Amino acid sequence: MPGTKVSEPLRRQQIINAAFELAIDGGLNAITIRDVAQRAEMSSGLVIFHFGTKDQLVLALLEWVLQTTTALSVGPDIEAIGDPLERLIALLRQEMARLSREPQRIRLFFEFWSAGIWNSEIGNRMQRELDRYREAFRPMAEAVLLADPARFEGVSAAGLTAVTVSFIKGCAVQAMIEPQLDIREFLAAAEGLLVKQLHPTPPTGRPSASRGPRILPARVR
Amino acid sequence: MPGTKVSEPLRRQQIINAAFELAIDGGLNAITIRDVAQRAEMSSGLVIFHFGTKDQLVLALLEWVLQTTTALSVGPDIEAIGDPLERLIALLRQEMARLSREPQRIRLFFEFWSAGIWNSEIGNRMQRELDRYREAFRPMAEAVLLADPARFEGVSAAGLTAVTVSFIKGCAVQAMIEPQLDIREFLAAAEGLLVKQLHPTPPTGRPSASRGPRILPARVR
DNA sequence: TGCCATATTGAACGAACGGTCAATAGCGCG
DNA sequence: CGCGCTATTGACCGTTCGTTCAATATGGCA
Repeated sequence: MPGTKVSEPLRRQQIINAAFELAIDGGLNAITIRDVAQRAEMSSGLVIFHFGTKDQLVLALLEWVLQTTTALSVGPDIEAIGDPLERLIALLRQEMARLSREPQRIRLFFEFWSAGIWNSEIGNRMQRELDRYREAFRPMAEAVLLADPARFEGVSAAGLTAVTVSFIKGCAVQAMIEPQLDIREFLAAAEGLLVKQLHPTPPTGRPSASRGPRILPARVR
Repeated sequence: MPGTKVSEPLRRQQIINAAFELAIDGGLNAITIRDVAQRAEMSSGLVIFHFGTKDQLVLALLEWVLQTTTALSVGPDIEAIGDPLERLIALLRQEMARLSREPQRIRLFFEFWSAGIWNSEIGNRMQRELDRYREAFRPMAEAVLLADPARFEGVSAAGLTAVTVSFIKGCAVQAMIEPQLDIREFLAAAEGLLVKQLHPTPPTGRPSASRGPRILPARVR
C-alpha cells in the first residue's frame, strides 16, 4: 500500500508547508494531523513519523515562519541619515510599512504569541525572537538618547526601545485587524506626532495654532 | 436528582463567572461545557439549558467582559488641559496606564480578537467595540488638527485617531506579553517622543547630534 | 393538598482528535 | 536476484468534546 519514498528533508518541508497553509486559512486551531496529511497528500501516520508529535510540528512551523520572515535590516539609505532621532523614525516607518504589507503573516505571528502564553515552549521561542528584534533597535535608541539627553531625561535605552517597538506592534495589530488600512495616511499622522518637533516654531508662549504662512523647513537628510 | 432551583439571571451570571475564571486561567480554549459546569457547581446540561450552545456562552462572556471593562472616560483633570495636543497625550497616557494595570483582561481581549478573525460573530462584536473606542478619541484628534494644521498637513482626524489608538494597542500588547513592564519608564519614554516638543529647548541652530564623537550604531542583521 | 410547568441531572451518543501499530511496499546493496 | 532497512499506509484505540434526552425533583398556584 505505501507509496513512493521521498527524502526526509523534503517530506518535512512538505508537511510544514501544508501546516502553514492551513494556519493561514483557518488559524492555528485549524492544524490537525489529518488535515495536514491530506493537504500534503500523504497519510496521517507519516506526519507523526516525521515529527513525532503535533506539538513538535507546530514548533517546527513556528521556527520556519520566524526564519522566513524578513528580519529587521538597516539599509544604507537609513544609515545615511545624520540625525539619530530621524534615523530611528525612518527605521520605524520602514518597519511599520513592512509589517502592514503582510497582514496574514502578522496574524499568524500573533496567534503564536497568544498560544505562547499557555504553551511554555512556544512562549520561550517567541520571547527570544522578541528580544532579538528589540536588540536590533537598541543601538539607535542609545544614539537618540545621547543626542538629546535633556529631552529624554530619566529614560533608559531599554525604555525608549520598548516604546518604539510597542509603536510598531500597535501598527501591526492595526494592519492585522483592518487590512484595508491606508498605510500612507497612517505614516503621515505618525510622522506628525513624532518627527516635526525637530524643527520647532519659536516658543510663543502658546504653541498652538500657527499664524501666517508657515515655512516648512526642509527635511534633514 | 435535581438540586435546588435558582432564578435564571443568577444562574446565567454564575455560568459566565465560571467561564471567565477558566478563560483567565487557561485561555479561551480552556472553556469547555464540562469544566464550566464543574466550576459553577452544576451539571453540564444546565449550562446548555441556559445558553443553548457553547458559542452563545462564549459570546455572552465577551459581552460581559466588554461591559464590565472600564470605558474610556475623559475626566475633568484632562478636560482642563488647554493645549489640544497635550490633552490628547494626557488621555493617551491615562489609557496606557489603565490597560497595563489589568494585563489579564487585556490578554483575554486579544484572545477574543484573535478568535474574531475566524468567528464572524465575535469579529463583528469586536469591530463594533473598537469603533466605539476610536470614536471616543476622535473629537480630541480633531482639536489637535485644528490647533496646528501645518504640522499635520494632509492628515485627517481618522488617521490621527488610528495612530493614537494604535499606540495604545501597542502598549497593551507590551503589557500583555511582559507584565513586569516598568510602566513609569515606558510612559516617560513615550512622553519624550511625543510631548516634549511642545516646550522645545531653544534651537541651537543644529538640532543634530553630530557634535562630539559620533557613535556608530552597530550594524544589525 | 395535588398538579403542572420547568429547572436540573447525568448517562449516552456521535464526531473529531492525537497517537499507536502491524502490515506492506519501495529502495539501496551485496 | 534477494535481503534488510525504512518510509509509508490506514485501520484502530482511548480520550475529550458539544450536544441530546429521558427521568426527576422543585416550587408556585389553584
